[in-house]
Amino acid sequence: MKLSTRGEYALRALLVLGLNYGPHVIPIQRISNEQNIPKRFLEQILNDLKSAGVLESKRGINGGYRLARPPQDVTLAAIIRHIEGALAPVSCVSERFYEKCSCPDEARCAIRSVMREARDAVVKIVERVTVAELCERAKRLQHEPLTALDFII
Amino acid sequence: MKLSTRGEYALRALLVLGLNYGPHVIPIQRISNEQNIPKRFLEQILNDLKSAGVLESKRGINGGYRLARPPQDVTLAAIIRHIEGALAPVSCVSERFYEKCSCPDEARCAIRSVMREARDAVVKIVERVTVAELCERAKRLQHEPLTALDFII
DNA sequence: TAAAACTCTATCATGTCAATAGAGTATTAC
DNA sequence: GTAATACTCTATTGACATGATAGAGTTTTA
Repeated sequence: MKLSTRGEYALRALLVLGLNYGPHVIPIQRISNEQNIPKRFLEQILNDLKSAGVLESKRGINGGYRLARPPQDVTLAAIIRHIEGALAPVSCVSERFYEKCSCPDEARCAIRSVMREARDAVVKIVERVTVAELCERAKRLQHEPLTALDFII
Repeated sequence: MKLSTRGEYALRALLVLGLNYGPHVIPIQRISNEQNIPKRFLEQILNDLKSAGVLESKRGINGGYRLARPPQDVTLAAIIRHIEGALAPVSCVSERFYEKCSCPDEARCAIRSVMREARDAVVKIVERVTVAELCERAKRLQHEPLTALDFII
């Protein structure tokens, strides 16, 4: 799995919408400001997520976007698969985006067996983490002191 | 981590060179035939791996390539990092290809914490698997009957 | 000495990516 | 009512990566 800027922006927008989840709607401008994302580009992304049924929108003044479902029902896996496609490192081990590769014997391919392990490891993580979980982490990180690790970089 | 065709070809070539590891040298043509890889393209890739110190070559008739070091000393992680760059899904959690991202507070970013987990999971696998391990898997798969899973696809 | 194999650089077509742009439509505060 | 705000939709741009092909070598040895 490799996240493009587009995918990263999508997750960051979902985090904002998750943290402000409720009956009301959040304007694009605010998400753009809070997350430092080009507004016009964000428009495209949110629109895309709306077509996918992830978001709902309200037009006009005081319009904006909100999650179509509760944050705990939206997994990162679903979002990333929609924006980026396969989670697997090579498409011959992808469950939903499978494509035959050019190797001589796919069923007995050693590389494939390693890639399948990598795929499973990643899927296990992003399938378990929901937008709700993301929000909890965000809140936790907000209140906790920074760990030593964060200063290394 | 996402493998390009180039990276996949590299691994498949290394598998052939690992299985035939010894003092002698394997001609490009043979690797190209066995693995169904365009010869001229493979040339570029092997040349690149030679510059990186992974392979050695011998020119002229009966020339070809061989591993510069024993198969157990070459990890998939090293190869993939050289061909593809970062193993991490986003470069802000990459150890060797770190780049600052545009999010408001990197140290307290919830998305980043998830991505770090994904990175660690993948790195753990490809850092442990060497070309030697790849060869063992290949031999094992050769002699074992196919599992039920292989027929699903 | 000719054939096989590596070497190096250049080029190509195609596609993707991130971003920008323009011309709308809907809604509502006033 | 109407202007301002915000979403909607399509198109386009420039930059870059990718996968592959091409040409003109050089080296080695059977």
